[in-house]
Amino acid sequence: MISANDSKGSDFIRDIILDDIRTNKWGGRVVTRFPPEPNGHLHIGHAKSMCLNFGVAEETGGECHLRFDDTNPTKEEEEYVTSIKEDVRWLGWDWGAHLHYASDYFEALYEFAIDLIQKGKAYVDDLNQEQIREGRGTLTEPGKESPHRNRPVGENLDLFRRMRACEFEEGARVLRAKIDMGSPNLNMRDPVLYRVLKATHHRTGDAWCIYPMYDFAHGQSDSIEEVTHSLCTMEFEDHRPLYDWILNGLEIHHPQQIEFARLNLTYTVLSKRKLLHLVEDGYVSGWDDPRMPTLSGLRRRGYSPESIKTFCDRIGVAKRQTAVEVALLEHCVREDLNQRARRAMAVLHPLKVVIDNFPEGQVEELEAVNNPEDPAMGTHKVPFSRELYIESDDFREDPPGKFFRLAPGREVRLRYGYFITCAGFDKDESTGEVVTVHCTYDPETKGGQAPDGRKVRGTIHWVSAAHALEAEVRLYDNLFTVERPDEVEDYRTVLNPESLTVLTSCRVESSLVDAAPGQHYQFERVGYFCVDSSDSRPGALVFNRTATLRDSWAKIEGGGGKQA
RNA sequence: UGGGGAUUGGUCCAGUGGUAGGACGGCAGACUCUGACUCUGCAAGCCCUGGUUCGAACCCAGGAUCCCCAGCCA
Repeated sequence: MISANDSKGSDFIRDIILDDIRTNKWGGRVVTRFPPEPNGHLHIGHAKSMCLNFGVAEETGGECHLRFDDTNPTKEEEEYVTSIKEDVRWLGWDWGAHLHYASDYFEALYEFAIDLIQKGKAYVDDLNQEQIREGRGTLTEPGKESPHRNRPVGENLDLFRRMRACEFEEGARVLRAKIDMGSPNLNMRDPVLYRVLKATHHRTGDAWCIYPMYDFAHGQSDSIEEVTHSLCTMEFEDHRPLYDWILNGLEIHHPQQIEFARLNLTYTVLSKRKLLHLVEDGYVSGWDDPRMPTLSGLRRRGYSPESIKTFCDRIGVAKRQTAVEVALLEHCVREDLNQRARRAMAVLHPLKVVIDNFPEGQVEELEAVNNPEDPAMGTHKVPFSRELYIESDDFREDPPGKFFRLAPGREVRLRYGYFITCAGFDKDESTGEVVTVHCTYDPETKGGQAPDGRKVRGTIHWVSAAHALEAEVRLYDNLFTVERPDEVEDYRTVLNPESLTVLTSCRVESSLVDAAPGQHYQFERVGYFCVDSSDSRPGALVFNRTATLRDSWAKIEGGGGKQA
């Protein structure tokens, strides 16, 4: 159980933790935690953190707590708590009995503050926000001490108790740590520990009007929960000396903090602020819009939890600032869905085909494989009849070189069906558009093999016109047109106008009538799709494209292959 | 011009004194009732400059570049 090398591959954090287990540093225990603030929805970057924290706990037989860092009632809401828990569970992680909230520790935190005051390590400051900012100095100049810095302990105690009793207005007084205004680390220049906030907290209601700052809550919360390894992102690296100072001053359990780089993904943004704007300004339909990198968006798009976990394993954990290519995420979901998704035939841009020599009114049931990667998944029947729909791209009046599909005089195989040869086509006089293709079939080729052994280069998918279901299909592409939208002045100027294409008259095979919301399919030769969990209805199916299949023909043709 | 962190093919991650490796992406083939999957091959890298050493991606010195920090946000 103590071998993170088995399948996960290791990283510098797992190396440290494994070493700590060997040396019995924490009595062999491993306790980690995933500490989101309930002020937004979880995204793929949080998945990385969860896979690290819950993953390490799982691999070492330790435990991982889910703790909400809810120290700012003006920004946090219960709605977020609910969605975060749902997303954590969906990814497959289990916090067991360890669901915690920083707000559970408000009383303990208050006592810690009293303790620091009594030790002469904290003081109540009367300066206002602007004065404190001015007194902090700059990156190159030291700060100045507050005139209230040397208040007697008794006076500080009295004032802090009165802060708790709501005797002061917001901004009038704060509790500050008494550290070093000349420190080159700005976090050590007497940071604010407590502020007055007359806001209703989503869990503690109006019980408090003073709230601890994150820096005063996080380390102690970890300490209270006896966390052994406090894993966080790099921006907290220079807060570590402050946490050390507080924990040492309080003389309580001191977790080991280790920082790692947060995830960045190409063609998207992962800052809560920007994601919020996308939602609020209506650039997307909501937090769960399938174009969003949120876990709810990815879920609705059709990403499986397994594919996201695999992705997190592959990107590794290190300290350098990076941007992982979204192509890797796509690869992971294709790899997973290839193994699991049931195959079906769906025509996104229907083109009518009439098999002229097939008896009118006759219907045959052909057998289609559910998943060639997994024979145990069985087969299903697809109806074949005289009139079919094929993908309009699969027919060319004037085929380019290396085009193996249908064209005048060419023979192709209908997947699981017959060989057909194009005998002619009808055009709409006014538009010049091909509206019907006429073919003849070879009855000897039923099932897709020719008794005379002749081969065809192309196999195309199809649906029976009379049996097919009409469906809406939503094609998704990157939300942004540039690899690093974060580096653009206004990311809204690089939004991809083609990130969503809605196709309304697609035809899918009849076996999909019962397709359940969230169900994954591979539409053969097209891509991976899933039934939209919000808008799909029996009789009015809506499919979301999770990812395209790799398309080497599109490359030969020089196109992108991703477009509608 | 303060403090902290980082720098290995296009991208991400390994390698921590002894011939630089994997994955994704790219290119070229093979296979194929999905131009999918799978398989094979190819191209492509140690930020720079010195030093130590028989030998440096790794150790030392200097330099460069990038990221984070001046919320009563987390």
